[in-house]
Amino acid sequence: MRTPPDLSPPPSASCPNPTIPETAAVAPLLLAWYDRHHRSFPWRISPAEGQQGRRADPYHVWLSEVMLQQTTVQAVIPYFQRFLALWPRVEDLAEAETDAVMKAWAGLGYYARARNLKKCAEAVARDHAGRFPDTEDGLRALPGVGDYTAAAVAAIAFDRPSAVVDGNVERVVSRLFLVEDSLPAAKRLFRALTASITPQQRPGDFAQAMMDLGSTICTPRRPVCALCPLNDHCLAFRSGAAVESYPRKAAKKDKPVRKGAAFVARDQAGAIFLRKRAESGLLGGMSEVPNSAWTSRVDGETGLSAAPFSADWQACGTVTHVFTHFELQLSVYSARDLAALRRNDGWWEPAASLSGAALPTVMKKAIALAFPDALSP
DNA sequence: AATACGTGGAA
DNA sequence: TTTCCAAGTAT
Repeated sequence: MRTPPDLSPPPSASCPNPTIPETAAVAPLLLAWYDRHHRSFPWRISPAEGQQGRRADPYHVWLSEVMLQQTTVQAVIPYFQRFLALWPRVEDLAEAETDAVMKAWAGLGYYARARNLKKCAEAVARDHAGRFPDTEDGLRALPGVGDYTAAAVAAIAFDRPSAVVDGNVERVVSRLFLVEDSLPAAKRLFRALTASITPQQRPGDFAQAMMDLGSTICTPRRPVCALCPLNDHCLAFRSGAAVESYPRKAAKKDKPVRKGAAFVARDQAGAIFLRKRAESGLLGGMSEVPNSAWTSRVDGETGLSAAPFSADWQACGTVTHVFTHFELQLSVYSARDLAALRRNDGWWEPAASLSGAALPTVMKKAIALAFPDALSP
């Protein structure tokens, strides 16, 4: 029997129902469910293969986990396939041009992930002879690898019994233990509770099973408790609580609106004038069309006077784009048939390569509004 | 602890 | 239409 985790506060403090789930029963039930209902993804091996001693490739697991941070599986799969085709091994990624990595990541969002992905690949190639560290602590020290990713790679690729806590797991655990504490303040409690049900055997399958359960059965809105392998042990379900109201979360802040102007210039050959953004911060390291500052101030300059150079700018309309912490209303201006004069603040991206450029979605929207055919491949 | 950091799909 | 949010990390 395992030592009970150090819970602070203990589960009874946050559970109106004093009953503690029979934690030892959870993992076997969940693993049996996973054997039958696991999902297949390009970065996974099947549980049958796993029980024959095979392990998923740590490079594949790491790459998928970084891509999956705050990102849906559906969005990730084509990117994962392209990255593996371009860079089959971590050493290949380490030797890649950073700009090529940014181009391949374009559209996936949270671009600091791509910058850190490259740094991490370099660290693994240079400091670890191309082998990922096989412990949670070793992984945690890599760029872009936080608590979750370190635990996930350690469990899935190296069979370590680490507590893998992502949004799915938080949801499952909050219901299983009827946790009244709110996120994100209760992160520590969720980690301890997850550790209390994580098995020594098949910890990687257990982690993936928790995530599959969370995304198919124990869903945010309409959980399908009748089909849940853990329903007999779930305090939320057994107590008749509103299961979908867990986990408790802190109230969200509202999104301010910012405004700006973007300038899409095209030359006689169809090339578009682009610039490179600063390496850090919003859309860091990505390409852009010239644009004004994005401001919430009513007296901010969001019109023609922010143009990068003089031209016959025509107003095309407005693009609305929602970022994590603000909404952007971008006034778009276009100019056509310009002479492709050499400038030191950017370059003319040829029409043929524009769709493959390192353009974040908001910039593609602006270009598409100005020249609807510009991004056609 | 609180905030910055993208995007697109589902209800 | 609006809201929520999906396998988080860095600072």
